Amino acid sequence: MEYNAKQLQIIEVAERLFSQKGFAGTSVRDIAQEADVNVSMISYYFGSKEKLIEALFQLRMTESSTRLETLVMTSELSALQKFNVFIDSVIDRLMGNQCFHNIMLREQLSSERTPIITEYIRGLKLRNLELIKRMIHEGQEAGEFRKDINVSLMTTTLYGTVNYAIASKDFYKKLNELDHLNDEEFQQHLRGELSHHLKNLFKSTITNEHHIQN
Amino acid sequence: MEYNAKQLQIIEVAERLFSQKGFAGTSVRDIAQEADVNVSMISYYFGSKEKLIEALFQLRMTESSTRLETLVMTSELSALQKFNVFIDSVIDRLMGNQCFHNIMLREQLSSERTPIITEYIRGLKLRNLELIKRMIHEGQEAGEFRKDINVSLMTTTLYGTVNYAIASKDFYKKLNELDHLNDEEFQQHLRGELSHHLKNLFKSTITNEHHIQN
DNA sequence: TTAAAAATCAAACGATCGTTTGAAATAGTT
DNA sequence: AACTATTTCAAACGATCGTTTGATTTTTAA
Repeated sequence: MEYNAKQLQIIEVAERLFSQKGFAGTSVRDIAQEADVNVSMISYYFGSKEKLIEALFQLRMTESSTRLETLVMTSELSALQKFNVFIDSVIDRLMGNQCFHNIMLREQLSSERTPIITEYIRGLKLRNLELIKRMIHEGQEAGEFRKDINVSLMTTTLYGTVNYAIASKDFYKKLNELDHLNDEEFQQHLRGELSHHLKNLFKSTITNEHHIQN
Repeated sequence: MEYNAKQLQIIEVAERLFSQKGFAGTSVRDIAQEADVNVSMISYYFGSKEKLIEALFQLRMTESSTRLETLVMTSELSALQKFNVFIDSVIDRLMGNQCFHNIMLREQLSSERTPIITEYIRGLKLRNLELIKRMIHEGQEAGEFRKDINVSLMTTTLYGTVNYAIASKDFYKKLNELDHLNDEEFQQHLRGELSHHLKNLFKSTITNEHHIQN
């Protein structure tokens, strides 16, 4: 399925508003007004408000990252280096698509999701988990990683930390007195902090390396 | 402010429905029907739907845990032991009040919150962060903890992991083939796994201990 | 027992919801 | 140019939203 400019405009406005106000909290008239189209165009193009959010998911989900998969699976990096690349890619993906990932997180909290969206999310999570499992296994085979790693919970920590950091970013910004930074600068700052924090956190836990007391 | 039985009934039903379907996705008629009261009782008792969710926040927020604070600050436990107690208390608090914490997480994702709710959340986060900071500082003074700990992000990882684990628990349950467990058993299982996972994760990162290769 | 206060209810209020309609405007094709 | 197909629009549809009303019942207090 491919969309024309007007359809994409509607989808992008809907993405932002769903993220800010939730699906139920956003009216089709809100979307139509901000997208500068007539209200009836939403039903005309997508069938319904429900189908609109499904179209959004279908669009964002199929923006696949095979690039990352092949990099992670075929390159000459060490297992830990690959894992660190993956951490950065998760940070970039979530922070670069905050609106969509806000919506996705909200949908996970809800018990009222469409089967279609549930399946989209489930498929994405399965693919991510499989990729991580292969990375961990590779590191274990090479003797780099410990044998007793709970991959499920490690993944939960990775996505949970980034998601919660984004959800709490305003709090974090005021707390650390970063008001002097503009949005772009602050986002970059947060990415760097998260990257450093998560790499440190996991390195201590998954590798067999000795700690050197500092 | 104290509430009679009927008011508490309304608040509790509202808490469950807001958690399942979101604030905007829940109608006052939904709440009235499930709480077995007339629709007008909600306005009659609380003034409005908006005031109802504020009453919910006020009620849940004032269920304070000074018990934990005094335990953590005055007991004879080591810094790491205190921190582990705190980890368990976070897991218990979030898993024992999943409905309310779902609502709170959703409110954090939203850009449409009431100033009152925003302030409730901000105050809670500040108090939690201060408690953690004191614990970490105590451990650093005693030489138990490293000096270069990012308390903000550590807290983000703690709450982010537990929140995301709860949001993903259905996925986690199917993935690990735990369908044979009933709800109560599964919750206990998840608590234990989270506890072990988080304690391990942080111990490696915050303490000065040497790792022994296993 | 009686009067005041509180609680409950069905019904209705105006507003807004998602969606449809049918005509008008525009674009595309021959 | 003429015809078809697509897009756009104001208006209206019935449904549901949060809230209010005003009468009625129940509880409380004197």
